[in-house]
Amino acid sequence: MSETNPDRVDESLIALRRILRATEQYERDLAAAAGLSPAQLRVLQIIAGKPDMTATPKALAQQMGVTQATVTSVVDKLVARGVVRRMPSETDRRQTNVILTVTGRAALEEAPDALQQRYVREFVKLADWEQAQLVASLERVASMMDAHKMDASPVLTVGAIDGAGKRK
Amino acid sequence: MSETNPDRVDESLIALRRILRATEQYERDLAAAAGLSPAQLRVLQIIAGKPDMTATPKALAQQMGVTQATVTSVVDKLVARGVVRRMPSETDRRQTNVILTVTGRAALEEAPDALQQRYVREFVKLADWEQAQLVASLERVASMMDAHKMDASPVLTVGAIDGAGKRK
DNA sequence: TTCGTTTGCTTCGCTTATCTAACTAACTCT
DNA sequence: AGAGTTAGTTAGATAAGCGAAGCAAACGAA
Repeated sequence: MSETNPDRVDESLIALRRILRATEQYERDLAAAAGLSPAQLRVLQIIAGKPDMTATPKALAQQMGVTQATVTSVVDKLVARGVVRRMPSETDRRQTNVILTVTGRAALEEAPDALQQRYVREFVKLADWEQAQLVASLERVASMMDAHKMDASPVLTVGAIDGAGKRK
Repeated sequence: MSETNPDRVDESLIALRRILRATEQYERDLAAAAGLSPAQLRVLQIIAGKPDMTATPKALAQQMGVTQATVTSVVDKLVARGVVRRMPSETDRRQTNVILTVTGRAALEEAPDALQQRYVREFVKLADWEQAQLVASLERVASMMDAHKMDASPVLTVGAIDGAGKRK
């Protein structure tokens, strides 16, 4: 197994890069279309992904892999745009809950998940076994990359894909 | 085939996100370690990936999916750090060639590709058929995502992986 | 209960990335 | 030669990100 075809590595890296780039690019376009920046959209999506539609700055920072200071500034902008609101926690008054406003929920409806669009449409067309295969591969790659970095918190969009091909 | 398990889509999206996030995070760390920012590092890598170790701002902008203005500013910083140099083109004097300096090449050696680090090491451990499987899956996903967006320019690092498991 | 410590968040000052619009110089085409 | 196109930069904004410092609430001994 150590006598591997080197081309394989290249090929997989190239493919990975294409995926990365396509997604990044797409994320930017999407956010722009929704009148938000990519980071802002991400925050919104994380919050929307929570069962109670709420998240503390700390949690956001962790899931996004940035500092709290950064989250504060992004949330400031979201507040200014009226898509979220800060609600001091009842139980622990050091904490703040960032919650989605109605406007915010609407904004999210407009701008669905970046990965979706192009990708999901194709994905659902595949045969069952192919999907299974793809998922397995992706998960494998993912675990190769974030090995030690725990969490891997979902962060999917709103009503996102819970109906896959059929919804919306 | 249209009666697909919806969870599959979710799972694949989650995995994709993990890959994305792991890479982004890693890119930041790496760049920081090399005293460069992620964008700067990317420019360096693209240039290094060219056979002649040179690229015009226009080409860089296209490959990175940003505007030329952005490239200008990033290149400015790279020049300030002495890792690249601007060389007016001989053939078309509107064009500028951004070339790697010796220092730049050295810097790249220090800060290898983000995807590599974490991923390649694991990849080469896999059995041959598994590698083949992964490559196929990744390429499939990639093509589902960037459908019309052509290029998919390699952009591999310096001596990158041309020896895969064996080098360095 | 009352300090000292930890924790959650914000503020401040700074750097970088990114965009659009405007500008300059150099090529191209007719 | 003059019009239009192309490559790059400049200028001026906004946004993301960081670290350090600050502040208030909560916690944990004593």
